[in-house]
Amino acid sequence: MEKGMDIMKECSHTILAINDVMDLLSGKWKVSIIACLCFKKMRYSELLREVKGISGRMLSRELKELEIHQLIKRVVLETQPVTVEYEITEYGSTLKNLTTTIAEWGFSHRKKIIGK
Amino acid sequence: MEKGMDIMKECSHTILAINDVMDLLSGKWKVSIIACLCFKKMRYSELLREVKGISGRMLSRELKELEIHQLIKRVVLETQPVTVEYEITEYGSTLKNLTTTIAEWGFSHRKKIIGK
DNA sequence: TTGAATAGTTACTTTTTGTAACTTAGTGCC
DNA sequence: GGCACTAAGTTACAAAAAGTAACTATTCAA
Repeated sequence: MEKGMDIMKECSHTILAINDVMDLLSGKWKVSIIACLCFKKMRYSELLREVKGISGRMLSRELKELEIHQLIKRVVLETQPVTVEYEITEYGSTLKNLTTTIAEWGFSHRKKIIGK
Repeated sequence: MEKGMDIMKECSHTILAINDVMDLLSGKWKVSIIACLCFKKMRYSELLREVKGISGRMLSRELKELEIHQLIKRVVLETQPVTVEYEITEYGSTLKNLTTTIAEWGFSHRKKIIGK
C-alpha cells in the first residue's frame, strides 16, 4: 500500500459527505433559515424580516424543500385569520452545531475584514 | 426590555454572519474544494477527479473565486510541462473546522438515510 | 504519428434566483 | 361602507449561475 492511499480515501469520503449536505442545503438561504428556526419557531412573515434579503418567492420555495426533507415542519394555527408557523424538527435540530460553526467563522471573518 | 429581545438580536447577528459565509462559499462546490485542499495540495486534474461531478468549467471558475478571496493559492511549477498546484492558504485553513463539521453531519445523515 | 494527459476555455442550454406585482382573506379605522 | 394594512403566499418575466460538451495548446510516451 502506498503512503497517500489512506488520506485520499478519507478525502474522497469527506467530499461525498459534503456533497450530500450541499445538495440538501443547496442555495444560499437554507442554512440561514435553519439557523433562524433553531432559535425559535417563526411565522412566514417573521422569517421574511429576519432572513435579510430573501424574497417571498425564495422563502416559500426554500421552506417547501426543507419540509420535504423533514428538516422543518409547517404548522397551521386555526387562529382568525389563520397563521402559519414553521418550526425545526428533531432531525433538523441536529444541524444546530453546523449552523453555529458556520456563524462562528462568519463572525471572526467579519472582524478580520471590517477590522474588528 | 422585552423577553424575546436578546434572542432575536442574537438571531439577526447569526443570520448576518451566515450570509457572509454563504456569499464567500457560494455554489455547491467551494466547500468540497476547500475540504480537499485541507487534506493536501492538489493539481487541477486531481481536483477534477476528486471533487466528483464537477466540470472543468466550474472547477476553474471556483478556483479563481477562492483565490480572489485568498482562501487558496495557485502555484505554477516550472516543470516540463508546467503543472499547477492549488494549495490552501493559512487563512483558508481556518475553514477546516467548518468543513469537518459539515462532513460529519453528512456522514451521519448518510448512515441514517442509507441505513448504515 | 497516434494517443493520452495537463490546464484550461468557449459556445450553447438548462436551471436557479431575483424583481415586482398580484391574490385572498381578515382587521382596524373613520 | 371604503381604505389601508397584515398575513401567507403565487405569478410572470428578467437576470444570473450552473451544466454539457467540444475545443485549444503543449508535452510526453508507445
